[in-house]
Amino acid sequence: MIAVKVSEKSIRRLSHYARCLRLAKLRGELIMTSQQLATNCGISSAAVRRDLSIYGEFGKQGSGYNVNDLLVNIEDILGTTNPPPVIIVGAGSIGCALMDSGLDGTGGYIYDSIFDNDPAKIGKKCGEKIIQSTDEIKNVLEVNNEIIAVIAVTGGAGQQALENLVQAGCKAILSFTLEPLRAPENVEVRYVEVSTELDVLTHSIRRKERVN
Amino acid sequence: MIAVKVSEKSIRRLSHYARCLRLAKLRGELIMTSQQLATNCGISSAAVRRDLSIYGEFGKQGSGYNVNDLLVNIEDILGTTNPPPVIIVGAGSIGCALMDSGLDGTGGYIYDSIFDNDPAKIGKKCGEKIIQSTDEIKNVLEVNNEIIAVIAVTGGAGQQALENLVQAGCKAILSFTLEPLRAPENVEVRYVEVSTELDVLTHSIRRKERVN
DNA sequence: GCGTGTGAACCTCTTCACAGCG
DNA sequence: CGCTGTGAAGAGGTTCACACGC
Repeated sequence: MIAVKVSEKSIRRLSHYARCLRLAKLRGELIMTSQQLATNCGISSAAVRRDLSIYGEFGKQGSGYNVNDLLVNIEDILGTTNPPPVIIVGAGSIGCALMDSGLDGTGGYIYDSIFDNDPAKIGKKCGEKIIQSTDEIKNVLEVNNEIIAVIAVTGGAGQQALENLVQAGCKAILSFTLEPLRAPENVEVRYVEVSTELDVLTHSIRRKERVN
Repeated sequence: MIAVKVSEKSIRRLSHYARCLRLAKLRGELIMTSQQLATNCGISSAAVRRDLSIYGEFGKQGSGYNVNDLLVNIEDILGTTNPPPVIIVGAGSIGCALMDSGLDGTGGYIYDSIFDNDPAKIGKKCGEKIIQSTDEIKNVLEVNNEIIAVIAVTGGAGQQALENLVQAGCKAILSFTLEPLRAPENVEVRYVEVSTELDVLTHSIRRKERVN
């Protein structure tokens, strides 16, 4: 497998293919065609083949792709064969709901620990984990700095949470905050933006087709 | 304002501009330049001007954009001047956390009501709202079918929840499920995919630059 | 025959650079 | 002079259609 320049859209689709393949595997299917993957993911079969051919030749002409082999290959491309642990910063309703919902069936991610800076919460339980002080974050990252942090704090404390994480050596952050966060170049920050999704949906149901 | 063909990426950015403008308005700023908006949203000033020029000429050469006027115009484009109510289907941890976190500061969206099909939950409170039976959904949509539904159910019940919503006349759905849902052509479905975001982040911190 | 892998055409979005207006 | 709005160039991604291998 030869690594190539990254396209986020392609990586996103690979993630979807992996999810499809895991479900197919559970159903006991051994082979999938690009057409089947395409239908499952709502795109064209040509797009699927194009995505996969960027990284290698995983299919067999006339039959399709071996479910297990392709899954292994995609996980290798994504780097998710042994996914990094995920920590949650902020033990409010969102943070605890995430912890509670778990990450099963998503490809091996697990919520490793949860942190908050409210003394009233520290030591209490959230699901099966005990809420730790945010001061402990640096200790967790000292052991393994290849973790993903989910920021689920409220009320404008996102930037502070981010800086604490970056200070501790964190390189990947998924934020539920509304505020856009400032991070160093080498730290990857992504957002779950419910309100943007709502805007897109609103536009979709209300768009006025006043063309000309 | 003349409507043009839609580009989702552009709509997404408009949503970001609107958020920036609301914050600027709160800070009492009257004028913003494309450069300021660009810096806030992490893109180029040319991209901002291009996005806005698609819909009209909102700026003044030499000075910039009037914060209030531009916000009004963007909300008009998005259709979010009077945002539709949002309902939540599934009063589990995610559903209740969303209800609990509210949608303040996001441009006027409010969680109108929450539903579940578990008799043990119906009638109980979730935040300030009483959990209603999913059988009631059709009544809500009968009064106003221009609503957005958030699907926050667990364990593979997403498709059933969607069908119930579609049956009731719902046209816009935001799903937190992992499973890809099947919906009629005229129903817009979007997803909040935490596990895909984690995959993208994992790939980002682990990508091997084995170029050739 | 069937489905993959891929050159080539196509299309969409982004960036550049500057004319034009306040 | 400063900043917008936009033609033109460029980059990137998608679709088409078919040669090739099973």
